[in-house]
Amino acid sequence: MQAARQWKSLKTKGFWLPAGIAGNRNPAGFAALAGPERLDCADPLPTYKKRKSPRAKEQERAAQGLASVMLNSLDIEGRPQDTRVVVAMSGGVDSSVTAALLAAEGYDVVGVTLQLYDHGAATHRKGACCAGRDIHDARAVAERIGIPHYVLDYESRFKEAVIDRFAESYASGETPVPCIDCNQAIKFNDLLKTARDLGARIMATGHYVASRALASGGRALYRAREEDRDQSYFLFATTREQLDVLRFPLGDRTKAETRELARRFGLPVADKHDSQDICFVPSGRYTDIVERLKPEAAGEGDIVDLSGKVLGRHHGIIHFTVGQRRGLGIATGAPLYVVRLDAESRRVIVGPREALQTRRIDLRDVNFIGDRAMEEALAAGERQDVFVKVRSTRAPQAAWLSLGPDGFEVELIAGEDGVSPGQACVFYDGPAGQARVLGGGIIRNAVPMHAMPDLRAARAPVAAQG
RNA sequence: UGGGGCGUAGCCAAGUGGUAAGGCAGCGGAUUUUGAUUCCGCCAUUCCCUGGUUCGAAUCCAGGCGCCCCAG
Repeated sequence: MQAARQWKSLKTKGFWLPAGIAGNRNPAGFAALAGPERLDCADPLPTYKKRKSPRAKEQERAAQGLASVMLNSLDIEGRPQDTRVVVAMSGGVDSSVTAALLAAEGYDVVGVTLQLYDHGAATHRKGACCAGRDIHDARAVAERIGIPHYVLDYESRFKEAVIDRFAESYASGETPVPCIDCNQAIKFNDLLKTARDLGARIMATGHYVASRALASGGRALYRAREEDRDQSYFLFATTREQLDVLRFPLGDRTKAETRELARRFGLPVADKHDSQDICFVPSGRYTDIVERLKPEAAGEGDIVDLSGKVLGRHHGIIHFTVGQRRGLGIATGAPLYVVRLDAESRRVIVGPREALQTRRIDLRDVNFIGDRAMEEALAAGERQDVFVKVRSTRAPQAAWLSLGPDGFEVELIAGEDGVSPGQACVFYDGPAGQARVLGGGIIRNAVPMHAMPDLRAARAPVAAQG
């Protein structure tokens, strides 16, 4: 009842069309698949019944008695064809291959694509041609691999949970990571509920991150096999409950392998370029959106040095982030970097590179997905050895994690330059390889290094684990 | 209007007769599923103006113009 109402509250923008039209042929690897099924989109949930082709029934019989209690490749009891999996399909290569892989294994795959924003509307009468490009691609892939596909309108939800928060964060002098909000609030919350409503036991995405079952029960998250592709930074807020039903089939594959698979599956997105930048910023200038949503935050202000001396003016703190060098327009002998943003006074505080060194970080919104023992130790006041990433593109580095009077604190042994409030600090159990993700938090405050003692001697570099 | 100093790209600045270093800023690109950082490339046919000396002048000479300092 509840589920049905939720379903109906979602505007369904479109649905899958039977594969085979337009001359599509099943690619290699799909021979064993049941024929395409059609979903009636007008009322998909209550009436959804997978009609089996004669061939599928035959396979079912052949598999009878086999592995009825064995776990399948998704660590779920039951045969793949009895396991419904919703795949979040963005229209890119990664999620497309994820769907194709699971479909090829015989899973009952349902593709779902979220319409999160409308580029045509965002750019005002300009980009009409590109508005639904990714959605179109996702649908074409679903058609190609013969799975049902839904497009769901999440625009208002996305605006409130991701875009508005993004603008507010900048207005308050922080630098947000919208991808983290999107994963947590939209994909792993709203979409996950929808997946359950669709009868799925599992939801899969194309993230490069590995998830494995623990002997003790539950699941653990690990960095991707290809370290350069690892997306765990954007997924630290995933809860244990979410991990139980999420799967990331690409975590142990390289991007090159993914592309090769896309070609082998004959996916129309095989050569599509990787997405980058913020998905909802079509112009490439995030400040356009912030200024539109928070015009009052776009006010001018002073650029001052560490001693408070005014060096110049700026057109709004939303144009800057800690560690930023370009865009200040101030020519001194040496380069200047943004050291801090003060939203109250609208001041941008700048200084030399050395002033960016950060030693201590205060966190909020902390999530733990490691062993419970660590949380207990922290609660008991014990300091924990961890490795942390303060930005997605750098290797985890040695740090101490502890619970202070105002929340969790991280001390970076070697320090790091340009740590900005609003960014994430993600915990790992090792500095390299497929380290386990222990959790993480949002950076509330970053304390400059020169205000603190040297810690390096206190903890020698630790040899790489696993 | 006595003395001294200085005028080289948006800013700072090297270069004192041989055909315009460098830094900062800016612009462009690479990298990057956040913002940054980083890296690479571009950026003065011309040295305040005018004339002169010289094979050759940003560099020497003369005269202007402008700015700064000291003295009045």
